[in-house]
Amino acid sequence: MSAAFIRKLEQYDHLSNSEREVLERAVVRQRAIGKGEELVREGDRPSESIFLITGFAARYNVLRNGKRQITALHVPGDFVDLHSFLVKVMDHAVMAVTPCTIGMVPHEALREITETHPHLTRLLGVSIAVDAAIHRQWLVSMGRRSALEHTAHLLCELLLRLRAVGLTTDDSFQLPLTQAELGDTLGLSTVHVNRVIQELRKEEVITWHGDTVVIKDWPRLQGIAEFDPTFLSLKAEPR
Amino acid sequence: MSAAFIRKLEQYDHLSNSEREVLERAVVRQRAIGKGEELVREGDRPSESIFLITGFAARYNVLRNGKRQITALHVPGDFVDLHSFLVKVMDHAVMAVTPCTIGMVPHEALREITETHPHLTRLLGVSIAVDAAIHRQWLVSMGRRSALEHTAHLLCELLLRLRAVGLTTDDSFQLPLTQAELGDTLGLSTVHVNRVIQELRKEEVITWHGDTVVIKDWPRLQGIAEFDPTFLSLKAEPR
DNA sequence: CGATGGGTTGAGCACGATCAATGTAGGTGG
DNA sequence: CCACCTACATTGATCGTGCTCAACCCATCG
Repeated sequence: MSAAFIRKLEQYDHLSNSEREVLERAVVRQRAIGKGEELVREGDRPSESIFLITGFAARYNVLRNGKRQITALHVPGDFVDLHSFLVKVMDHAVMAVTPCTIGMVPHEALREITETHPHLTRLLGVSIAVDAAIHRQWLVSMGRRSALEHTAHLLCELLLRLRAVGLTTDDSFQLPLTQAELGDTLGLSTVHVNRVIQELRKEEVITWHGDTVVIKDWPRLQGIAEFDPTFLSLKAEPR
Repeated sequence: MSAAFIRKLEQYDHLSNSEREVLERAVVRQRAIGKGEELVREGDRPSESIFLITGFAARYNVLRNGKRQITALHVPGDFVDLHSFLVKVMDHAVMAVTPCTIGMVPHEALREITETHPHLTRLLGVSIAVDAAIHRQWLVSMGRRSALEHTAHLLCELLLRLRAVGLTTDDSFQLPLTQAELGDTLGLSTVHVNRVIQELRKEEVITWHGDTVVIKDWPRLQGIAEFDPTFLSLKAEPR
């Protein structure tokens, strides 16, 4: 039930049996969340961190003029707000993009882990640091990649992240985001997202009907995006 | 000599004397770095983390076509690559924007801290998490703020960050970045950065000669940027 | 002095935004 | 079963922010 939770950290380094047990105990309860509901609100001071078991979630900020920017996409196995344990007050909200099931981990349990399980603590730190690394890649995409390159880069990232949690079949995956949500993720208008996707289809790099994305030409997609997977730290090693 | 190092963490929570001593001992040596030199290179696997004592540094990525995106600006008191302790291989480089003096903290010492000083470990985690929070604000600026708003937001952020380490006098500070570097930070062209700055001057929101930035109308600058300082976590509290 | 590293200005252009309409598939109620 | 509704995808036309290219200016320094 907290299998995804454990699998996530095992991506970074091997866990001992006792570490796995500690993690099992840390998840106090599960909840089902409806599509579009907010998991956390801006300004909250959560006393629990949220771990995503199934479904997709997004962190975002909204400006006065109504413009929204999604700053992170979360897939099953991700900590959605592990940082709230350290940073205390939320400067952004988190929304369920699809119906989700989540696990709650009390900050108290996380604190306990930092007091007694240094290795586990470091792996939680890795999770936060990889999050930041993804943010940096998004910054590069936003600032210096064209809309096409940016979109290609996001698709590369999602393929690898979803593959890491077993949610791909070959080079295809389910991406339950509307083009409007994609626009808010990429910093583009809905219309332009549509045109970029059509371009990728026309070039026979991908296929995309409904929620199903198929990468037809991975080398070329990676080439367009200038994608280097290093930032995802997907190799397990001693930490 | 590692006063800045300590001051930095004291922003997040109070430190005990023994914690201060541990930090003092963690900095093994200091180095002077010339302007424009790389502190860390992409692909490196550093065995020490770098702490900035004086000067400005920038993390950045360069694309094949030569475009560069700066993903973080570091001011005295910042850890430049604390995350390299957890993430192992650098997916970006770090450059000295001005001559810098840096302190080196061996990963071994950081590891030791995680094994024996949980509270200090959490504060190091806060530093990584705040870094990520800054990245998220930059994402919002890149994706959904105009060039003017984005620039204003960066100036607001820098004023507060520099004030936190005592590098402001009233509402002014030294910002030793060329307009080209600013462009690579904001994701804009040099020419457009120049025009945006002129706009801010014309509106009498700021003054900017050479390296000296003066915020003449803080409320208005903050208003333009829609700036909310929450993400900087500048209030000390138990963590 | 001339060279170098910024900062500033102007003209034209392009990428992506905006506005508005149309298409389409599923889902609901009469 | 069809009429309608809703959510989302698609298309076209026009507009504007910010880019590019190319000068030119100015201060500093050798």
